[in-house]
Amino acid sequence: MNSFTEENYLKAIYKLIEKSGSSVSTNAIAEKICTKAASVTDMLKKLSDKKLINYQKYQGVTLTSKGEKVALSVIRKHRLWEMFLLEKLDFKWDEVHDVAEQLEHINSDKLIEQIDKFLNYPKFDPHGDPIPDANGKIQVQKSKSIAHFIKNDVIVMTGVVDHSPAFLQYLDNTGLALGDEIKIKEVVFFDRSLQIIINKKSTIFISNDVAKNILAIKK
Amino acid sequence: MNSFTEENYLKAIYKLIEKSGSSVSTNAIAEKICTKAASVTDMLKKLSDKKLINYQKYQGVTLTSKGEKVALSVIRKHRLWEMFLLEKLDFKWDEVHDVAEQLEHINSDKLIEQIDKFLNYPKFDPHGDPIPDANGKIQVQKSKSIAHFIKNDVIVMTGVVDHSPAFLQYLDNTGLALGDEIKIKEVVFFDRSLQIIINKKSTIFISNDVAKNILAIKK
DNA sequence: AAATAAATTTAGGGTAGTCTAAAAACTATT
DNA sequence: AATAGTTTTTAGACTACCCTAAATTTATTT
Repeated sequence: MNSFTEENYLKAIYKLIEKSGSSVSTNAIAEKICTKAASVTDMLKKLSDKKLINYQKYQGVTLTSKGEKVALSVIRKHRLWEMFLLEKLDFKWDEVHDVAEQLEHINSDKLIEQIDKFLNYPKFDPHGDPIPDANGKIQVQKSKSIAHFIKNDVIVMTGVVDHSPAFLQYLDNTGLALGDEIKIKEVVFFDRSLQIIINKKSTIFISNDVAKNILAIKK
Repeated sequence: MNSFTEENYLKAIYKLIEKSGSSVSTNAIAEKICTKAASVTDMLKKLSDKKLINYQKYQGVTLTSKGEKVALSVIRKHRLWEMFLLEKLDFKWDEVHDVAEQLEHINSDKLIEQIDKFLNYPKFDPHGDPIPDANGKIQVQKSKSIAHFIKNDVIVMTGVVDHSPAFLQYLDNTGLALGDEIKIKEVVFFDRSLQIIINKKSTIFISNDVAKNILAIKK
């Protein structure tokens, strides 16, 4: 079994590789985990000994398939717990992360399979991120930031880029939620801000900064 | 905040005091936690420094009100999670303990209050043990082992003494569950075994050893 | 190709929790 | 009250994880 800490390292490495598409550096991991590079080096040796990562001094790391499996299982648990908190326990969008961060390390296959069943096998979490299945398979969703759509496009909100409580609260306040239909009514040429219609009802204005952080697909 | 380990020590001390009614010894704690006396002594110093226990070398320990509060909060979480697993996630009676042992250390007031609400504020857990409320208050239930009842008593099963998977599985197999009505049909004089009728339907025989481990109250 | 800068690793040490073995303090017996 | 037995504590050491500071390797600049 892997420790709480090992699981967090593997998850961080997975996410960094996912974002960059290549092997990740010691410093990048240190920043992600909020620790120091020296501590990371220690852990990389340990994870390498356990055959969870491919690591050669000074060369950056990638995950072995064994390591990737662990990372995906942690991510699966995290996202299912987020979903559970939101749907069943009336948590707010921005409250789920910290608790899920703890729950993701609970070790029980039966528990997580039952939670999955209880939620009726969701494929995406409350942020629009895909939930790996029990075998680590991920369903992809080819959504783009809404800053890339043009006037009169009708789209469906599928996720967010920025996961910070501040941003999520902002969305809550504007009434924007996953699954909403969005029509691009106007694109302001000079600052690329948008005028959008949510669910054929309310019309709001959002800045390009916000638009870049909202994901959607063509309807 | 208290560590996972500190919480486990406080919980163990609470349970030992509850059972014995007096202060507990280093050795008793060591046995309960499955560790060595020397490790216990170390931890007792630490808990004493944090004003969670009353401890004088060689004199045994009791909980301070601060320590008792922590212990009760852990027990509350444990029993609510057991209830949740059993009622909402189709866990068996004997499967819940190990997972609840992990979940009891999750730190989130909102989470446990919502679980409590989700379960509709139960007062007793699946083993018939009382669930402390958010303030640590416990509702007592003056039940006795069914070995103490006599012929023709009609009683309701409220709990168990032995919490081992083996015993719980045995009960499952015989069809005995919390809340069942039990009528004492016969008490065999020579070995004090019982013939009982469950819910006015099935008649079964149980040994005195088993009877001593089943709790019930007069109907 | 040196020299400098940046990233990474090593060295040495700290805390939390564990252990074994030995010393000290209680308890019970005579 | 002294001895024997048991319990508890101390001493010293181990693992997991973290740190700072120094050394080493790689990358960049001239």
